[in-house]
Amino acid sequence: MTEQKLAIGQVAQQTGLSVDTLRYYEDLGLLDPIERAPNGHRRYGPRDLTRIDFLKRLRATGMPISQMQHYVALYRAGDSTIRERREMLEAHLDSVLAQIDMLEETRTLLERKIHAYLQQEGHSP
Amino acid sequence: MTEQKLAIGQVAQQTGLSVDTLRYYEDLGLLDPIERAPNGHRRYGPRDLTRIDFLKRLRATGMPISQMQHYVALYRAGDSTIRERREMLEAHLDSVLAQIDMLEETRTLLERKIHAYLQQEGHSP
DNA sequence: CCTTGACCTGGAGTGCACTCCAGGTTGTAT
DNA sequence: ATACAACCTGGAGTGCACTCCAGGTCAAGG
Repeated sequence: MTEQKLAIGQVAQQTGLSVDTLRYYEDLGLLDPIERAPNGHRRYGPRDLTRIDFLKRLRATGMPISQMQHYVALYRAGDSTIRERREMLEAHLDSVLAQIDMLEETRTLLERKIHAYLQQEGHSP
Repeated sequence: MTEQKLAIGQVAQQTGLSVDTLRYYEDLGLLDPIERAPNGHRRYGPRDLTRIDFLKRLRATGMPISQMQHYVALYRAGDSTIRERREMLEAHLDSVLAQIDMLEETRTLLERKIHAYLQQEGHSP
């Protein structure tokens, strides 16, 4: 019962991406062409899942798809692109840190406003 | 020279929103109708700027415009909506915290990957 | 048998948040 | 006087990232 090749629906469930999105990402070249079962159905292996997780994270933190495509293209091109890949990740890290800052500031603002509202609710509930 | 009413271009500069976006937000009711100079040009007061800053933060942290419209509508409706406004802000705060978590995880992942790449660059620079 | 559900393809459609444009007025600088 | 920049309106257009659809194949269950 310990399957290691998953159907697209199962991958969708596990990753939270939709079936459509998984095929879409493959079309865009973000995923390598997925292995097929004899009936033509996709079978995702562990490495595909790892890739999907990474991509999901990049998207969730605001990297545009075009950049992810570039990154994957570099990855495919081999070791000579390591430096550029690192630089891309560094740039994205900067963006992630900036987002964290913005979110932390907003967090404080929201907490203050919520607190103020709670005060007002206390005065005339 | 200490003006307190600003033209739309100045507001755009200060806030980082575009002139178009400022008019767009006003159309959507996110901003109250902006005061006009005799020539019909908008003059933004300090309260408008405060509002814009708040809206900007909500957007930057992922609140959809439709929700911001709802919040502003509640605000206009007066004190009886304080509770619902607080609940909205609490919900958004939850989302902000979740985003921070995701970003922190991704930050760690990126730092690890960058580190690994630096290692590899060290071996055959 | 035959229905059901998960999968397939290629291509069209959607929602969001802007962004741009045409055509026009006004106030300031040369 | 005139050129120029900044503003105005209403409406059309854009880019992104999906999401949906029609029409079809295939395997298992009743």
